[in-house]
Amino acid sequence: MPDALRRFKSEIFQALANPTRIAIVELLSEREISAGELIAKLGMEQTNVSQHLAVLRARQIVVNRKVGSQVFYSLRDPVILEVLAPMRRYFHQHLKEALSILDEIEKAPVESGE
Amino acid sequence: MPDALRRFKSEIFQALANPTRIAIVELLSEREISAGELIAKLGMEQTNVSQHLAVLRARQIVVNRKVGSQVFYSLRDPVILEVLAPMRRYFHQHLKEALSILDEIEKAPVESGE
DNA sequence: TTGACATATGAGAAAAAGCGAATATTCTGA
DNA sequence: TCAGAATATTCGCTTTTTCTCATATGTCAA
Repeated sequence: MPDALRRFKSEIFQALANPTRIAIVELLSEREISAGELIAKLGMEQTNVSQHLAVLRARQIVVNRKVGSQVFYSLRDPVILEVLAPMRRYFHQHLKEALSILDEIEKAPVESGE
Repeated sequence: MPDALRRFKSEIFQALANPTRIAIVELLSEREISAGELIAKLGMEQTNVSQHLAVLRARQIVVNRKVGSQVFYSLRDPVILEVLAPMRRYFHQHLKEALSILDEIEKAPVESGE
């Protein structure tokens, strides 16, 4: 695969490589939401959320629609959700492992030297 | 969804948010490959590839197996490929758009000022 | 037009990622 | 044990990301 394609692909991953932006995409998976409502739901700085939206816009993950002074955001292409779906399965599995490791650590005898 | 889970998820995306690491995962999708062969195929600095492998290891995307002085890498969980698959569909679609825009630019009359 | 609201943009600081050079580690074979 | 091969790690340096503060833009209602 040519390098240009890999760069293109990695840019899309990068758009999702941030907890806030993942939260935004997940919120938008159900329905169109205004910038203001996103800010409220995320409980973050207006300016910061706006910048994350700019990133998602630049990568064309989301599109927007102005209604008066409000701006409504939605996913441009629901196929992006099909990327998130197997990811969910993937991390659930790994999270289970991570948790069970934590479990073992907690159950381990204290005098073992950890 | 709790923030910790989003952070966990975004870390996996971040592991894939780099052209070289995508190349590595794609190479490993077929079979186990040694570090040396990966370096050769990628045509990059040994030290750099090794660092990218460290990132993929830290995120547990890959696992390794030592054989003598060589180290063979493979995907820990093929489910990761199911994340890449819909991504392929997604970016193909968008790439088509991007290319058709390029097409239009090239076909556009020169005297239009571009 | 003015004031208030909703949203976007820009600048600058801090943190993280990426890279190459040098160095360390581990293994093998003589 | 020593030399050399394969791989990993550390260190500076540059670039990118993320955040906050300040400011700009656009819209509505009075």
